[in-house]
Amino acid sequence: MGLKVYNTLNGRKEEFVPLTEGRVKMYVCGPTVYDTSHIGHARSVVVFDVIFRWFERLGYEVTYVRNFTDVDDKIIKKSNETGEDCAVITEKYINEFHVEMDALNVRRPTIEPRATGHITHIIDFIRMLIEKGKAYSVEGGDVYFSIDAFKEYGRLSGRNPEDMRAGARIAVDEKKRNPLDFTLWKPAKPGEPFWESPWGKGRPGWHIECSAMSYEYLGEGFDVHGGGKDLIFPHHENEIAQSEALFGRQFVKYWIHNGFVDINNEKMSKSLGNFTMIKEVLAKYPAEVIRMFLLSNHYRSPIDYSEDSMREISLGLDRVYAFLERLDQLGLDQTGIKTGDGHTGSLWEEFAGAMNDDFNSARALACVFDAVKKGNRLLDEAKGGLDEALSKELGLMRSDIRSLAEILGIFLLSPAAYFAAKKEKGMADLAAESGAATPAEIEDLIRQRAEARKARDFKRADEIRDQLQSMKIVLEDGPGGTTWRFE
RNA sequence: GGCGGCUUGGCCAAGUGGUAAGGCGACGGCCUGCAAAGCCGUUAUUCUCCAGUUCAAAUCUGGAAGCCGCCUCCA
Repeated sequence: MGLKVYNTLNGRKEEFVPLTEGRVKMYVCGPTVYDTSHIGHARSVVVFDVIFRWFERLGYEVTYVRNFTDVDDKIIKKSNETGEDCAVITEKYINEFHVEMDALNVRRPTIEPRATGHITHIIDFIRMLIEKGKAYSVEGGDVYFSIDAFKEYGRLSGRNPEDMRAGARIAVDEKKRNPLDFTLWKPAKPGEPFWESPWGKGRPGWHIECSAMSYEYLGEGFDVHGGGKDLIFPHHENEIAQSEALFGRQFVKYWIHNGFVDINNEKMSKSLGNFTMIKEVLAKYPAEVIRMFLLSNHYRSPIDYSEDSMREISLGLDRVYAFLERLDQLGLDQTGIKTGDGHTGSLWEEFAGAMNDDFNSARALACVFDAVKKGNRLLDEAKGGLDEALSKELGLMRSDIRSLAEILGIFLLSPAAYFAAKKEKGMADLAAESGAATPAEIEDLIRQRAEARKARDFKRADEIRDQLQSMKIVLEDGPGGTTWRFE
């Protein structure tokens, strides 16, 4: 069963066949580094991180390029506001981006080029476009791409240039031959960063960097190009125009676009004041919960961020780790079945089926929950007496979860470490409140309760349990004694 | 105005023309001193509505309603 990918270009799922057998070249639009990244950036990055991992898992040699836009009007504006040099600003936000994406367990792409590192490539690209009659420079130092020189313009976004011209929401610029023509190079105003070019001191327009850098690292045409849905028009439409006009061949075979993150069912926007930054979310929830949340819906659908949805995800994650802990306690780690030794079970088959169906991580997670339920049932029925067949089945399940954890980038901790971290977080929260209790005090209360239970003083035992409950501590009495955790 | 998308149980949500995954919640049961956790069972005769194609439709076609996104910086 092969991989199927939804291609924005044709509006349907297509069998994935790379241009060169065994190789995948992908380019994803990264952030413009002028501000802190929000949860929407995180979604795009995490989604393409999983896509990247899945391509590799399928055996492809993947070259993954994700750029930083580090020259842009918004950066200049920020610089004017803060008095900081543009380079200082971009460096700051690139570092921040890396720190946050590392926290979300995102693998670094093969190459992370910056626009400012490729100005000569960009200038060369523009010059070639002019030579081919696809672009023109005007007095004052602007260079525009000529829409009329590219008859396929509008294919990706399903737009018709005639209609758009009639739409008249584009400010008319007298210097443009066609109002839809877009900027390739713009002259620098005094005080703005600039580079020398055949058209005078200036800087590149937004769209050209992706065409120039993808050409530099991936060639004239490549397999996959991704980004948020909002980039379809005009950004990706313009990239196609630039690259295909110059090289006369298909730029990208598969276009992949992720949906938005809404906040409490509203679009994130500056006017609503609901821009939710990654660092805020990281302060509230474990990174693993955030990553699982971002993968809990299909990547093309919108996903709604709210307290409720995060709580649900968190409960689900607990459930998976609780199952893994049960397996650990039975010593199933030592069954001899190791991740990646070629043995896979039915869970892996189902998981792979979901991932091959347009990277359906939502369905993939459902497969995991199915397996957890099935595994728990087997463990209950066995009541500790595992025969060989059963331990093999559970061991296979465990190794399948390990394997898929490498793709999703979640379920990677040891259950003990996961619950320990959760306890630590709970203790920290508790300490922040007035009625703080230390672990020793908690253990002491549990011991007192055990004694009360032994003496069949259940009233006293329940009082202690209620007291702990008020601190969000839940007790679990098992055959091996009482354990506790935070809600 | 142009283009695109969405509408599936109380909530979230996956759905490949073959008879509705999964999660959260709720209720009943097993277990427990009682709980918790875990397990079992119940919770959509039906997928916004109307028509059509088909042996068969949540899935395909046409129409209606509602919601949303893009067209301006945007992941």
